[in-house]
This record gives sequence, C-alpha cells and structure tokens, in this order.
Amino acid sequence: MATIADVAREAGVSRSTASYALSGKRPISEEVRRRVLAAAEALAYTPNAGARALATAQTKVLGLLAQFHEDEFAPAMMQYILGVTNTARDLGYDTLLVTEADGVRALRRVTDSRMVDGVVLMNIAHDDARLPVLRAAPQPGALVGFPGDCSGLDVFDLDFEETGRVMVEHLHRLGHRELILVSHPEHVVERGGAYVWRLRDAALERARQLGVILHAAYGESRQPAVGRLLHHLLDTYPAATGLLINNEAAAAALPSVTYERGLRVPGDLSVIGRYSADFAATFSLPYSFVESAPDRLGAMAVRQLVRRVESQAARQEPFVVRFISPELVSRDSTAPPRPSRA
Amino acid sequence: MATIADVAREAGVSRSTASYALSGKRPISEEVRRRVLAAAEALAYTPNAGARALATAQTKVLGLLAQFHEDEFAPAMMQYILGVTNTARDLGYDTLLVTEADGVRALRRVTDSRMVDGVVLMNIAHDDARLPVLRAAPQPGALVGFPGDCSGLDVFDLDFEETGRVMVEHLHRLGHRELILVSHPEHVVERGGAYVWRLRDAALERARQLGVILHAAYGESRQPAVGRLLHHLLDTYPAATGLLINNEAAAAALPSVTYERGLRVPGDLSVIGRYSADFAATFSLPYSFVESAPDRLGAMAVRQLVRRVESQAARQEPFVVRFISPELVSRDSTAPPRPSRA
DNA sequence: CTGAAAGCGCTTACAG
DNA sequence: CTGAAAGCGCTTACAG
Repeated sequence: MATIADVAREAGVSRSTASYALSGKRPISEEVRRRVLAAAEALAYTPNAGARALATAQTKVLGLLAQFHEDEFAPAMMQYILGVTNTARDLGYDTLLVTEADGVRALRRVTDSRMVDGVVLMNIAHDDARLPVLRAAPQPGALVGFPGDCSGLDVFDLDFEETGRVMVEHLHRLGHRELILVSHPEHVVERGGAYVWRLRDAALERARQLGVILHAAYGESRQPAVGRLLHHLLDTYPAATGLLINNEAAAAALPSVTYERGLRVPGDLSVIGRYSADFAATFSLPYSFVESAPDRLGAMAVRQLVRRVESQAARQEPFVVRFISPELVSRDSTAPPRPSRA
Repeated sequence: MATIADVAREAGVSRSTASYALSGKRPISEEVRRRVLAAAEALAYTPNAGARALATAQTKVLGLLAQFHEDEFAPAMMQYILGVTNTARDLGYDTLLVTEADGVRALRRVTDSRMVDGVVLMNIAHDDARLPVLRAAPQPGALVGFPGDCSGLDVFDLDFEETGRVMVEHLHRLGHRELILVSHPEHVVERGGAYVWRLRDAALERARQLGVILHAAYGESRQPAVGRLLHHLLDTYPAATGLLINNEAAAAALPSVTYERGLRVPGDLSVIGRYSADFAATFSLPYSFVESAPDRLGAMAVRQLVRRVESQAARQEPFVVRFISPELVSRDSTAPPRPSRA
C-alpha cells in the first residue's frame, strides 16, 4: 500500500505538506493541493489506521459490549446493535463488537489497549461489575440500560416506570379493574435486569392508587414454557380483563394462546405490549404497544458518546440520564372490558 | 497509561528487554523476567494496540461485513454474528462489525486502512460486488455463503443442494408423492441469494427423478403476508401431503396456520424445515429440520481465516469451498401420507 | 505557504 | 543474556 511518503514523493512535496493538504488543517496553495490530491488518488492512498491512531491518540472506533445469555430471547438484540453501528458510522466511527462472556475482562482489554475512543455498554445489570471499570477508563462511556449507580456515565433507557404507569392508566381509563402483568423470567431479575422491576413496581403502585387489581408474574423466555405460562395465568385469574406484557417472548407467544382459548382481542381481553415496531412487524403482533425504540436508544448513546470523545468541553459537562418517554402505539387491542371474561 | 518505557524504567532494564520479557520471544534471565513482570503488573501495563499494530503489521482484529435489508427476517442473523465474534475471541481476535449499506465502500475502508487482519463476508450474493475488492485486498477473506465465483477466497456454506435432495428423499421414502416447497421471497433471489435456488433446483431435480410432484413457491419474509401465503398454497395444492420450508419466517408462521386449518402434523401434513436448533427453540417449532448451523459456519470461516492470517504457509494453500452436510434433526413431524389431505 | 524534525508506543534486527 | 537504535506510518508543533 502507498504511504504518505509515497504521495509526497509523487507530488514533489514534503510529507508534512502532503499530510496538511489532505487534512486541510493549514492553508495550502491551490497548485500544491491539486498535485497532492492527484497523487493520493493515483496511488489509491488510504492512511494507515494504526499509525494515525498512534499519532493522534484517536482510533475512530467505538466499542460495543453486549452480553448474550443462554436463557435469553435473542431476536430483540439485533436492533440495538444496528442502532449503534449505523449511528457510529454516520458520525465517522467503526464499531468493535465484543460479546465475550467475561465483560469486565473484555472492557479492560479494549480500553487499556486504546483500541476504542469510547464504549457503549448494553445489557446493563443493576449492580454491573463493568461500571467501575468503565468509570476508571480514560475513554468516555455510555449505557443503554439503567444501573443502580449512574455516576460518571451517560445513561439512556426507556422510561420503564412511566411505561408501567401508562399501561395501567390506559386500561383503567377504559374501565378495567383487574389486570395481569407478565414480566421477564425471574433469572433476568436475579441478574439485575432493572427494567423488569422498574416497570412492575411502578405499575403496581399506580394500580394500587387507582384501585386496580394487578397480578404481576414472572415470565419465561422460550417456547413452549412461555405459552404454558400464559395459559396458566389466564386460568388462574379468570376475572382479569387486561394483559400487560413486558417480555418479547411472551408477546410473540400470545397470538396462539388466545387463539387456542378462543379469546378475542380486545373483545374478551385487552392487551398492551412493550417492544419495538420492528419486532411487532416481524412477528405480526396485533397489539397496542409501548415502543421500546432500540435503534433510537442506540443512536442517542452513540451521539452523546461521540460528543464527549470529540470535544474537551463536552467532556466536562455533567453526566446525563436520559429516559425515552413511553409512546403508546395503538393497534386497537384495548377496549372496555366485558363484565366477566369467565 | 503506562508505556513499555515506564515498565522498563520501573524494572531497571531497557525497553527492548522489557518487551522481550513480556513476549517471551528471546531468553531472559529469571531474575529480570520477574522484575519486568512485576513492574508490568504494578503499573497495570497493557500494550497500546495502535503502536503494536504499526510495529507488527497485525491488528488482531477481524472485519465482519454484514448487510441488513429492510425486507429481511432479521432474527436469524444474530447467530451467525455470534459464531464469528466468539470464535474470533477464542483465537485472540476482536471483531469489527460493519453493517454499512454500501458494502464495497466499507470493505475498501477497513482493508485499505489496515484496520483488520482479515475479513469475513456474510449475506453473499451470487454476483457480489464486494468479492473483487476482497480478492484485491492484502488481507485474506472468508465467506459465509456461496457466490457464483469462489476464486481467491475460502467459502463456507450449508450444502443447500444436498439439503433439497435430503428433504425430498425423506418424504418420498415415506410414500409422499406431492409436495410443496416454500422458499424465501423472490426479491432475495433477485438480490442474488443463491441458497434459494440451489435448494429449490436440486429438490426439483430429485423430485423429477423420483416421480414426485413438487410445487416450488417463493415466500414472504414477514407476517401476516407469509401466513396468508401458506394458507394460499395449502388451498391451491390440496393433494400435497408434505411441506418443505426453506424460509425462517414461514417456519415461524406455520404453527398458527396449521392450527387455524385444523391440520395435524404429521397426521395430515408432513413438514421439514431448514433453520438452526437455536431458532427452533426460540420459536418452539415442532418440525423436523435440517440444521443450518450458523454458529458452526461462522466458526469455520473464522478458523480458516485466522490460519491464513497467521501462517505464511497456510496463505499459499489452495482456497477451499466447504459445505456443511445437511443433518436432518427429527422432531417426528413426518409420517406416511394420508390417502388425501383434502 | 512549505519543510525538517520530533514524537506517538511498540517490535525487532543488529551488536555485544 | 542484554542494550542502543531503527523503523512501522502517521501528525503536528517549530522554523523559516
């Protein structure tokens, strides 16, 4: 490959002049600039990323740390990742995708070695062991997800508490007085998935205030367990007229369950989910839902991260915790309740 | 961050000695090695990746180029990616995930700038514009998918032709004489997705040889279109007793379709799919299927790629085209046909 | 407006 | 067994 020295020689100038002509970082005579550009073009010159990184202390690469647990529902993950990679690219960055099981080690490796200019962390646990490492790292970090301690990092997430309230309020307004909430599996909670209890606790609180009975249950992440669970819940609470679903796998499984039971939505049962429009389209889910906006969250995290990476001033700004407000997308799966479902 | 100079100073040796002590690339006295290791440990020394890349001309990063089309069924993609990232990491490499729409530009960028030591290409089209670029690149490349011209690259894919034959033969052996094959959507074919017609053409040919009627149809990638299509096909060919599915979205949609029609599998209809075990588990698909082995394919591609990256000898070896033989995983969704489904 | 030189942090022949 | 030095390919003060 051609180096900047080759370009300089070809253009008959010094290496520094060639560099400046290419970067535009200082005034260059029109004639020289033309010759340098032509030479670079002729030699198909592309700067060596490692050399540039060494000289500028910038890699133009962002780290994306994601964790994949055996017992999780993977299909929703891809959209978060694409939100990050696509936004990063728009801003001139490439993305190092790190899926190593040992997230702490992985984070240390990519930050200590200066492979990346900044890091986006996904699958945030309430007490995430990676956070102290990221706070101590020289690169800025952004989270998609909400940890117990947000200090020193920019945090982006759906407002799960408001989501829980919105779901309950919507059905209460329609006249429902007994609801079921299906969350993620219990082991997600044990792993510290705050989005589970944040939505649930806020929903329970709001239900209490409104005099609504809310049965909150853990879910399952896979078929056929999740289908069985839905059947079981509908059996157990025959008076419940509304179903809230904070669990992609459960949402995907629900159509066959209602079909099998001969239940009409919303005639016999009102349903509100929480997932992305893309997910809804893929699985053709006919339910009103709160948009979880994975692409937007990824994009927000990256934009803030890049701001901090590129501007000394931005790096001094206070850290932000930004919640996306829940947006209820209507698919007409809610209606006033029948006197009794049973 | 500490540099090798800091480590050397701390240990009271030269930078080269420190480097050699750490790399073990030349004999070092026990005493000195101990001091260097202690110093590195004390200073939490990690080599700067850019500097090392510049000095060694190796980045220890692999590029993974994937393309995401609006009209595709995304959930299957993640597993291929994880196959690559996890195997890469096991071999000491990180992965740059590039999802840019303009694959040619993206490939040029990461290879010309020497950001990566090798490249894995996914979503291969029959006449893939990225291939000439990859052949001309200084880094070796591996494909997951089968292009029209395999020269100069290592190619890994499921044996879709054999898959088509296995599916037909299996049902023929059971006594079926009229089958339906649902492939991917037509636009996937137009984009050059060879796996569609490779499976289809081989299945058609084998069916012809065996005297089996095979109705080959394009599919859809999303609900509810794919569900409607399945209904339509079952309406159109009432004498067909077996269904072959080379389309994840169609497989995911089939359970509700058979349920809605009151069809029993395999009593009324025998079914064979083609997807991964992980996909089957996620969607609880009750069908016998040919394992598409996305993780294995990603792993094979990476292993071969790394071999070529790391060994001059390996780089001279002839390029390989390696097909995974279809493995039919039985879920008891096939049986001898009823005299007539209608 | 342009050039010669230093420096980024490594590795690795070259010498001893 | 160890050290001094060159070199990887850039960028950017420093001089003019």
